[in-house]
Parts: sequence; C-alpha cells; structure tokens
Amino acid sequence: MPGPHKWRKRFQGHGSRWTAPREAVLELLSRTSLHMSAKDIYSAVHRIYPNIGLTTIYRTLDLIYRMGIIDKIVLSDGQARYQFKSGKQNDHHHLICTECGKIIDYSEFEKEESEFIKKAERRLSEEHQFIIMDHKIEFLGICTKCQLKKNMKNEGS
Amino acid sequence: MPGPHKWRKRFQGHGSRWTAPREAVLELLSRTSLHMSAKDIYSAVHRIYPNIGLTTIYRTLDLIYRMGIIDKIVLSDGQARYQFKSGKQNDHHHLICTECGKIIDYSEFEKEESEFIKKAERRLSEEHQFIIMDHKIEFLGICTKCQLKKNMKNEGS
DNA sequence: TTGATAATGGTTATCGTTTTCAATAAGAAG
DNA sequence: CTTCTTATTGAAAACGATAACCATTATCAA
Repeated sequence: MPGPHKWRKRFQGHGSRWTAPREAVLELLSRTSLHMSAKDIYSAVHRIYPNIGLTTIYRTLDLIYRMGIIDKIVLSDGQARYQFKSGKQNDHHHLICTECGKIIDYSEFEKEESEFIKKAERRLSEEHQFIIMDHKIEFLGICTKCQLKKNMKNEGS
Repeated sequence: MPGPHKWRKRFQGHGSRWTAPREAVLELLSRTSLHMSAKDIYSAVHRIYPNIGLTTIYRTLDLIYRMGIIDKIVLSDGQARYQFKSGKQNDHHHLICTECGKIIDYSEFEKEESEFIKKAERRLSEEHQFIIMDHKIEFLGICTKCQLKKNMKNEGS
C-alpha cells in the first residue's frame, strides 16, 4: 500500500517493513521543525489517516527513535517530544518556556559550546570512569507570549 | 506531635503547618546526597513511620519543592528524583548512567561552566526575548558497574 | 500467488502521580 | 488546658502517558 519512498530501503535494511503508518509519521515529522508529543502526532496523522491507532504511533516513534531518525526529549511535564533529526544542525540544544512548554532550538555559539562540552566530557569520563555517550543542555525561562500574559494578569487584578 | 525543629519557622512563615510526615521527609532528604524517587523516599520513611501514605510523600515533596528546599529532576524513565539543596554546592550538574539510572553530581570546572552559562544566557535572552530562569546540563553515559556487567554478558555468550 | 511473519489497531494493563473525601491533627484564640 | 477553624492526612479511586496483549491484516521474499 505505501508508495515507493526514500526511507523504504532504510527500513528494509533494518529488517523492518515499510508501511503506511510509518510513512505518515515520517512524512509529518520530516516536514515540521516542531517538537511534537505522541498525541500531537496522533491527531495530525489521524486527519489524513483516520484509522491509525495511538498504539501504532508509539511503536513507530520508538522504532524510528531506535533507528536514529528522530530525537526524543522528556520534559518535566512527563511527556516526551519527538523531533526529526535534520542532517546538518544536529548538536543543538533547547530553550524551554516553563509556562507554555514551547521549545526553541538553538545552535548558536557552536565553538564555545562544543569546546566546553569536549573539555567537560574528557574530565568527567576520567574522574568518574564513565563512558559518555551524549549530553543535554537546556535553558528554562519564560517566552515572550507568556511574559505578556503575566503582565496582563497583574494589571487586571 | 512533631518536635521543635529548625524548619518549623520556615513552614509557619509559609502558612503551612509543621507535621510529623514533613519532618520525616526532610530529615531523610537532608541526611543523604542521593537523588531519590518518591517511592524510594516512601519506603525509607515508612520504616520509621509505618503509617505514612504515599500520597503524603508526594504532597510533601511538592510543597518543599515549591518552597525551594529541594531540587527536582525528571529522568527519561518518567520518574522524578528529589534532592536536598545543600546551601553551598548548588549550581551543580548531573552525570547519569543510562543503564542503571545512577546519578552523580559534579560541580567541577565551575569557572568554565559558569562563564559559558552566563554568556549563553545573555545571548539567548537577547535573541529570543526569553527571561531565563534556570538551566540544566546533563551528561549521559555508562557507569563503571554497568560497563563491567556488559563485558560479562559478552563473554558469557 | 503464496506463505511466513511483522505490523496493525482495539483493548486492557501498568506505573507514576493527582484528586477526592471523610477523619484527624496543628495551632491560634480564649 | 479546651475549643474551634482549617490545613493535613491516608485510603481509595481517578488520571494520563505509555506498554503489553492478541486476533486480524498486510508486507514482501520466494
């Protein structure tokens, strides 16, 4: 049923089949830069593929995450967000609004950051005998919209 | 019922009462450097206070978290860990074993790190109009124990 | 076309955390 | 010390995100 596609080979090489639900999820994620929750993805895909089940969304996300196609971050609201890995801008970090959950990617200061990270990894792996695989940097704050909302509330009361 | 205590005032100032469950939880957390889950805390407190309910643990943790007495981090296993804020060594970061969930605090390279963080915060708040409140840096890897376990498995097969 | 088996989707289970609610206890006032 | 208000408690039930189950369906190699 699913059409020919650039990901087909990758799935078959991985021992997995190329199916319509997988195509739908990948199509969606590859076309947005948003960090979507499983439910977000479900409702979006559901529009063009009304029979899809939420279970399949979770399984597909897990699969393509393990295949290294998408990133996954767990926010403090207990929900995971998924994002397509765009080939280039990979080692990015997150700026998260603690009010509304909005996530902004940034990959500025690549030099300073990657330099700092390298140094830290070297030191930590030495001192604590860890094999370091990955890192995560998040800045938490309040986005413009939520700043405005807060101001309006305060004026109102 | 709960005895006099150094935290008593802080609770009453906050409009909250000083109770035995709260004393038990604070006593525990203030005496360990571990990052404990709600269940960890429940079982530990339960030993010296067998009537306590898990609900109360959650409520107490939420309260003292909002009072700024403890830190809270949500791991990718979907469970929150709580840790007493020791006055001094505050701005620390985490080294997390992705196999067993062990968390190590580190506050090395304070100079490099805090310098980098300051710079990043300045730049991000300018470019994205965010009010930055906090940050989180995590390194993910495999701890010594789990490295050994993996080796033994490979030899076994 | 066929057959083995991976994938699906509906349902149910799990697990951490929250809510509900009646009973209890803290602590200010008398 | 007693009384009264009300915050807190604990048991049970509800909740939400995710995972497991299982009979049915679809992929794709032969």
